[in-house]
Amino acid sequence: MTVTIKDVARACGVHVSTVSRTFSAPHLVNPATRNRVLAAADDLGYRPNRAARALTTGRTFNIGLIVADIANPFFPPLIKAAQAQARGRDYHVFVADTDEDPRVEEELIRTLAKQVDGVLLCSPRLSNRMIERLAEDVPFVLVNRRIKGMPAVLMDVGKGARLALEHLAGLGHRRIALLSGPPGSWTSNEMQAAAAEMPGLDLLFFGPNQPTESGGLAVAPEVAACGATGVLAYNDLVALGLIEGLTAMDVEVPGRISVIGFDDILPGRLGRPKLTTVAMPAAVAGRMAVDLLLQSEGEGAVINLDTGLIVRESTGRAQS
Amino acid sequence: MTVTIKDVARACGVHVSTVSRTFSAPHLVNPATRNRVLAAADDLGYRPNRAARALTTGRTFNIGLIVADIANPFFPPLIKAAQAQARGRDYHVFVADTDEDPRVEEELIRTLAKQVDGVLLCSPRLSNRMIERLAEDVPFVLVNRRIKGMPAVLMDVGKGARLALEHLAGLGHRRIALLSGPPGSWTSNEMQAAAAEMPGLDLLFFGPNQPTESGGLAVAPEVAACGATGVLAYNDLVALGLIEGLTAMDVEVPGRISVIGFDDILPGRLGRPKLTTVAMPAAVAGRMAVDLLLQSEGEGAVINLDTGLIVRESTGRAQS
DNA sequence: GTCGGCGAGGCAAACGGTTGCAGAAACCTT
DNA sequence: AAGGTTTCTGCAACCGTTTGCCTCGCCGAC
Repeated sequence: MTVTIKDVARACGVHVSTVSRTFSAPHLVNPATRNRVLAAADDLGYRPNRAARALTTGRTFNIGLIVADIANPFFPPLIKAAQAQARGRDYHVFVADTDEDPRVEEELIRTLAKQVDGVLLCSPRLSNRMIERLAEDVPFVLVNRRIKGMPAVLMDVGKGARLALEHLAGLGHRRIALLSGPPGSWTSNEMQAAAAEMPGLDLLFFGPNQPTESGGLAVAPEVAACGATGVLAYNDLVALGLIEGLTAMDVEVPGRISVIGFDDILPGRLGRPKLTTVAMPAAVAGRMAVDLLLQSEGEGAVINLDTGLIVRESTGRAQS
Repeated sequence: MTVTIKDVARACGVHVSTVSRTFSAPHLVNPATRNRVLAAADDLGYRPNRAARALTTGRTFNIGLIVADIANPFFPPLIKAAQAQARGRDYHVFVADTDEDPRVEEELIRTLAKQVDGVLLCSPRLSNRMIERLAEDVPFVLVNRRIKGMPAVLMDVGKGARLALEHLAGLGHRRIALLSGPPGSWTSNEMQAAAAEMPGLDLLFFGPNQPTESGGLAVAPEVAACGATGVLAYNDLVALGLIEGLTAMDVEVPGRISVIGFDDILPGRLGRPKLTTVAMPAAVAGRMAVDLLLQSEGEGAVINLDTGLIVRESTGRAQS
């Protein structure tokens, strides 16, 4: 049914190896022959079978992309960019969603390992030790996670947090709530670490929180009660959920409490109040992570991407 | 390096075919032997090589999932559900984003065809004829597209549109703008067809529009100028963009214009005003589409999913 | 002339499994 | 006890490509 290298070979009276070479090492075959083969192949609608190719070469031309939650608007731009970049290099992408569950994440990596040439691990929830162990099975590139000796694309979360807190401080806020994310999150740790070093602030830590609107909704009462006038949330979803919750309790944002998120996802850019947030270069990260993975040279390269604060409507002066 | 069926065979003194059978046809091998094999396999950390398996069986245990734009919040829940369902059946999912470009879509299908057992085509932009032609290469299940003889999962867009328009009519709106989507969109056609049959309304059609906020933003001036007091938008993104644009022009929503979207995506549920919209069962569709694809019986089955109107804050009484 | 070198293309063995066929052993029947 | 089943396992071909090796013919150099 499907047309193979053999059919092409027969069609133009050469051996299969010649056809094979026409595609995988064109310079080894005489231009005249090559053209005949190409013509025949095109004619028959031949497409190389990647599974067969993978079997001999050991390269699948597939890469895995593992994220905690596709439905979190932070990831789609990253995925999209990674996929586009991969496609340009003739690779396909397996996208897998772990549902924020480290066990699922591990199993996914294990089953994917043999089927891909490498895996992009985005904001993993697995422990460093486990990741190192799995790295023996398949090359990784980490996104937003730092492990010594492993290639990674990082976003400068620490800087983002500092900018955000300085912005709050500049507006006169002193008592500030920090909503952390899920356990195992590198970005969450970075945020906390950066915040802890900021002088002159009265920091209140809440967490771990689910990295979704419901997570934000859930802490809203605590936040309202703790006396903080400024909040830095783990991500925009949490921030939006929080605002939702606060508004429902008639706590005005930014009137009584200023809120800053992280990621600069679409929902934060629409509606009222528009979210003040730290922009994360997700698309760039996706692109670079793919490049890092495919140029296996550069080994333990680590790329650091800049972040910036985007001031919109969810922050304002502290009431005295 | 990697452990194969041979290693396992050697490790427990049986022929490779026995090992193969313990995994692909366990009932054909003696329980005692089977256990020995299983133990050895587990011990060595053996995992069957899917590429090799695909070569002989012709089944890859992969499925393709093609969407117009991953970054449109409508799709991630669908993708997530499809992926989870597939994983439960031991399948992996290739997700591909076409950037709303039919040519990319076609090329993607072509290259994916040999590598997957079937493809979920979500809201395709390709022509019916082209889809039918590509269907010769690989089994499809369509999502939100109806082509005779092809299995599909449909959402009742017509009903959604009717509910939305009735709601507007009930609030006293008579002059209503309909913002259609991209060319080639089935849902857009369904909406228009349903709307055209509604009696007693003064319908204004605008389109095609980009199915994103910028699409909505772009038509805002026209909508504001056309005298309509109610709007039904192609999707929530368009609706949100429109509201954004109208608000910027000091046209109040729902004060002066009521807006209804489609999809019930996350951004519409947050912020102000919360969007009145038609809920689309995306996750269910993803799940069912996978099932439909994998149980190849049921051939040209078509599944129809219900939709419903969710009234929130972006609609209100018409001013007299 | 002979020889070395080179370019082109054929041959066949892999890659890691699956599967139809066949033989052996065990388990009935009568 | 012989014959017929059934159950289990080995054998080997095959899936579609790649690739190391070999051959063949041709060219230029000496």
